[in-house]
Amino acid sequence: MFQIDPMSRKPVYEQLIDSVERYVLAGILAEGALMPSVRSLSAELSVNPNTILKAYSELDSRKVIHSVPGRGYFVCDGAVAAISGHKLARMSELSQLASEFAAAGIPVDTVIACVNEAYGRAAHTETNTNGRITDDKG
Amino acid sequence: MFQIDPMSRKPVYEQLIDSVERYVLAGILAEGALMPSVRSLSAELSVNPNTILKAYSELDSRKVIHSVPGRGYFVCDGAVAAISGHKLARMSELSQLASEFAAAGIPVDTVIACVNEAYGRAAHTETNTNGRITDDKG
Amino acid sequence: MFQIDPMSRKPVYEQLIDSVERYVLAGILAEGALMPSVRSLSAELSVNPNTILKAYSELDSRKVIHSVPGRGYFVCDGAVAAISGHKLARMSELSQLASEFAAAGIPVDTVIACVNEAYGRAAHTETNTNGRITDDKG
Amino acid sequence: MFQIDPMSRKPVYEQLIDSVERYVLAGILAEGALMPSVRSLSAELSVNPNTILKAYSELDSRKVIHSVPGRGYFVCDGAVAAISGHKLARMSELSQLASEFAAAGIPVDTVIACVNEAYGRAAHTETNTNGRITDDKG
DNA sequence: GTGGTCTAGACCACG
DNA sequence: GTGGTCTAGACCACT
Repeated sequence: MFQIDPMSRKPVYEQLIDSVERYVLAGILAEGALMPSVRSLSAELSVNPNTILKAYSELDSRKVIHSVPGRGYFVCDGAVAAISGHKLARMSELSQLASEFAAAGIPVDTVIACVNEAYGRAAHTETNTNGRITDDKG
Repeated sequence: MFQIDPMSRKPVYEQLIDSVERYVLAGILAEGALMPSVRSLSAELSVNPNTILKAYSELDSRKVIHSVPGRGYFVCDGAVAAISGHKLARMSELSQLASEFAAAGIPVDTVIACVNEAYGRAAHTETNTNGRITDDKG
Repeated sequence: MFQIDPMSRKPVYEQLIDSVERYVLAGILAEGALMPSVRSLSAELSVNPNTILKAYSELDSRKVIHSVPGRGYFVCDGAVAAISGHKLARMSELSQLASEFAAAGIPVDTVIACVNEAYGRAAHTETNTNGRITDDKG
Repeated sequence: MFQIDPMSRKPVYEQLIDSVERYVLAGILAEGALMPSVRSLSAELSVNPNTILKAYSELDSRKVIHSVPGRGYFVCDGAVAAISGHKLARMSELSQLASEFAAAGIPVDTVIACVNEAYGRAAHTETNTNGRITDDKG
């Protein structure tokens, strides 16, 4: 669970955040589910526990997961909506990127084809409704 | 010339690189033109000369400008093509962003509208053929 | 590891680049290996950390090593090929040198003998498969 | 006479030195000939007089030309031999380049072919015995 | 601990 | 005046 590439230039904690959000969006981690413990994830991914904690804390502040002292971290109700909202806020990054391509004389069709291709790939990797991870809070 | 925001999270030298490339693409800095000297830009932008030098060096390695020791930096012949090529290589970033939006359930139309809007804005800021900065290399 | 001559006219950072590339080509630094940290090399060679960093950054842009912030620099997969390609691009320097010798009336046999001698010396300093430096990226 | 490329990264004074030596080797500047004055060359090449002077001084120390106060600079007797000797001393540069290519796994044939090609080109640009510039010292 | 950015200033080569 | 190398030290982000 949660693949991390330690050779990537992207910080490990960001990779972990992305990975968790992807799992939640895909329904693999259902709202209300119990997250793996910091220590177990640390061992499984060979990653420093502080790094796991940093990712969890960030996800906590994003209202994607929340900590229950002594019990662990749980996926928030409304986590999917929170993530979608967060992504929408990043639309400006795409806008700026597109502006750069426009200024560089790259045809708009090239960019749109790229977007469509990304959506096409995503359609194949459809949400997996089975294999869901759930966990009653009690 | 070349606005820098020292409070931005983006490194100053990267802001400068982007700014220079934008000016070259817009034709404001013509190929062959003499760049502002490291020291003068340093004074004008209130930025350490080494920071300017770092930006210029990176642009040098990208074949956008080249140094002539004792004379200054000049915009390379083929600078526009070099920049376009460099941008094209970054298309994967846009692809990945789009994939994230797809996974978040953001409709493809929203993304494409965003791209089109960016291209629309760019069309208004057309290349300025007047006010060009040139330098007959002497 | 990595001898530097501070009195040489060749910049320290270039000496370091050459030294690293030589070690990689010789197989002493295997692809994937962890490079000495900037600070430790700085201490060992009595060279300012920024100078080490400059060399490492240049090697990074040449795809010979790559940085993983917080972890260190690693030798790239394909580093040997990258170095060879880079050297091949410098063949023009040899060509120009040979032209000068030709113009100076130095017989071609003298030059070719010199080349052969260089290759003969290299053959003796064969790749050392033992004593290799590796690092399992963990 | 004496082409200079102000956009080259090679210092102008070195370009001038090379150019003069090439002319002497080609017999276009005969031993004993009067060199162009510093001021006239400066004007003709659009180069700072100090730069011309620096080149002439270096050529003086190499025994290629010598100054006669109040008269100008003259090509030394034995200038051709001096230049050839100087080039021969630079054979080590070629040797080191060849060593690098050897270490990079570039086949020796590639290097030798490059040398032969350079000599072939030089053979076509044979010494021009006509059009010689001479000047009796008195 | 790791790398990365930025500042400040000295010194050199080139023009 | 120009760029280029090197040193020194502060401060930040990531692990």
